[in-house]
Amino acid sequence: MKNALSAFDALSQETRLKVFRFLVEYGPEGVPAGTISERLGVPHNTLSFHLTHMSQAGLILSRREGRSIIYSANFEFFIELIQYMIKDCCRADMASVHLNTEKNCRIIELFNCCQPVSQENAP
Amino acid sequence: MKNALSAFDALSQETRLKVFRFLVEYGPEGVPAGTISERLGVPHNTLSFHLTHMSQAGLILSRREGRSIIYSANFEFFIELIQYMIKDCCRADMASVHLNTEKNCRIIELFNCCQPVSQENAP
DNA sequence: ACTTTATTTCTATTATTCTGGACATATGGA
DNA sequence: TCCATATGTCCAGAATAATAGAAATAAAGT
Repeated sequence: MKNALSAFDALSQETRLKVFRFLVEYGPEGVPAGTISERLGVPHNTLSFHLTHMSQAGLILSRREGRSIIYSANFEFFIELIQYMIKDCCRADMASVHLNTEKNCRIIELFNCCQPVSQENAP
Repeated sequence: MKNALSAFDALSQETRLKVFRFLVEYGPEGVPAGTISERLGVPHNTLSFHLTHMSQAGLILSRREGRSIIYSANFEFFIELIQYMIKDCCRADMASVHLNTEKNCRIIELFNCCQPVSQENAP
């Protein structure tokens, strides 16, 4: 739960969510801090603060390459966050996760999506 | 994105995440505010602050029943949040969502889960 | 060794969020 | 109408988070 809390915290701030979505675009190769700063118009020191925050939460990864530091989205972690949400924050009759080793993927089923179940009292 | 931000914000605080998980247990029928307060050991006014926060984010629903106010997890909203994460915060080669109208559910596939792709530099 | 570029750390200030006491409102029963 | 119960609102203090200027580090070229 600690992990989930800090992940949600990392995603709950506008600049950080934008950074994460930006990193997702770039995929596993990642992008240097300077490019993020420039493209999103966030001062380099402010950005550094947020990148550290996101790194500590596990949401992003970094590596040095020359004088640049390359940041990338941590897809594994993000997918595990989604899995946590399904397993610990949903119900068996609403959602289920199972592994398909042949396709090498997790399959999540979210039930009753097409005809939403009204939870309000009827008018 | 505004919705996602406030949803993550609602889930990023320990008391609120606990409340949400507690509400999930009780399912769509929900549970009165007093019971949450008592079971989680949170003073009623502090709890009220967090419940308002979560309601405004759309994460939970409420209805009056006698003198109690019954809160319940908003499963529809939560599932849409998960869908947003997949569609807007992941990549087509990492995850995909499709509808299955026969089974009346959404199916999400998360790829490369069994043999995680290392994004760190090799030691 | 010096300079430039890329990024982080330090620091102080400002802004936001959390908390719980005291008070207010709403409902149902005597 | 008065009382008890259930919950929400107001408020002020405490805690935490965000911002950006200035200084520090790290790498690469000259």
